[in-house]
Amino acid sequence: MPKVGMKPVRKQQLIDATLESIGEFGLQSTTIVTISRIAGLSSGIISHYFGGKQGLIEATIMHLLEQLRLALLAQISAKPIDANERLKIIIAANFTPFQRSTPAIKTWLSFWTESMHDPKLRRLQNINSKRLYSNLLFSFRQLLADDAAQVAAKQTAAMIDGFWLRCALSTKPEAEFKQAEQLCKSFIDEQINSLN
Amino acid sequence: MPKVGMKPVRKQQLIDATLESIGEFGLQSTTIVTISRIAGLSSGIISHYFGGKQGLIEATIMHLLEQLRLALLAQISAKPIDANERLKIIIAANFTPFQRSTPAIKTWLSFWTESMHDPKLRRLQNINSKRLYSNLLFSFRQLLADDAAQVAAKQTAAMIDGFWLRCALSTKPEAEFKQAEQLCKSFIDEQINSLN
DNA sequence: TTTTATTAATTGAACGTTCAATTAGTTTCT
DNA sequence: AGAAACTAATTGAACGTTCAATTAATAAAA
Repeated sequence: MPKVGMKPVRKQQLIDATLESIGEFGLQSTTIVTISRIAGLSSGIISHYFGGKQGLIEATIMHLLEQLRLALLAQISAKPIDANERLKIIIAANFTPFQRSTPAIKTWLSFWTESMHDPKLRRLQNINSKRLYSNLLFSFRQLLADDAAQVAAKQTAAMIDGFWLRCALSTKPEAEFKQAEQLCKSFIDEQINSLN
Repeated sequence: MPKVGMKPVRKQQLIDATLESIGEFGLQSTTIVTISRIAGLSSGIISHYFGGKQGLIEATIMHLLEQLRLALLAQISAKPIDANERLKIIIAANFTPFQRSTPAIKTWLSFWTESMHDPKLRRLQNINSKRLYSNLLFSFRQLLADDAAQVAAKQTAAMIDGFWLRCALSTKPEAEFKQAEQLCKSFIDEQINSLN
């Protein structure tokens, strides 16, 4: 069975399996056995490629953060867009199907919980949190005075995260997510049109 | 040591110890031993009063929800207040020192994570989520048209939860919480004054 | 072209630890 | 005495890690 050059393939395979396991059982009940069974590999392989269970969990979280970053990058660098449009894209990137998925939701929640104790994860969390704010501020600055832009960026960031959280925890996330994305976009229009 | 009528005293003692243990070690690393040691009691007493560890955890979460409910009730039923003032009180109730405390933060995060798998907790979570929205809607209806009131209530609820989350996860929560409360209140004023 | 050596990939059983729950026994109050 | 409160020790299951063994691929040597 063993082929050469399996390393990147196996690592991705195990990260996908981890997301799937967390989606099904939650992080609490995710063991190296549930992960390796989903991946169709042995349990020992996790320590071999990630140094242990914790290493795999951290890699999975980094994958989550990277997905969010790439979702933005993919749409923004495509063509020249105005500030208003850019703001709407930032919102959309936070509500992609991947971010709405059960595995992603459960992993995000576990990530936040764990980040309270793990300095490594806390650092990642803060980078991610500030990135959303910075991205919003950059665009708001082109539409509002500096003071107003800062306030708007903070309020928008909170509204995005808050809606995401409330939808993720709701009983019917699909419909709620859709409406939430719309209400975030409305808020931005309100902010900009309040110049009247 | 054993005295008669200790039941309610011990139960509260154990709930407080659970909050403290979660605050120090997190739910993941909180065991019946860490809790009972903080409470100054034996580990067996947990099963005696709560049927097991899970029962105590659930009771602790219910205590958390109750604290939030009471924080509102205490201030609202005091004197007659206008709608605007009432909205500010709702916000303040979500940012009390207790809700900003590390034990409360860690327990809330763990609660949300657990509620994804535990139907009992999920039910509690939804009741709590809807209560915030209902309270906001009630007051907004006295200031805005029905459609606008619904939108404003949803946006405000998201902003409260979002700010709370972002502050809870930040590196310097004290200062951020203070500013967040202010920004939530500003948002409400903006919503109301947009009638011009 | 075989043969031999070496490396990469992978397995899965054994081990030690952790932890919740149980149980039997002790103390105090009525 | 008997009920209520509580302790401390024990049990057994679950889990992550480790590691010796195995298999396959590649490289080197003959």
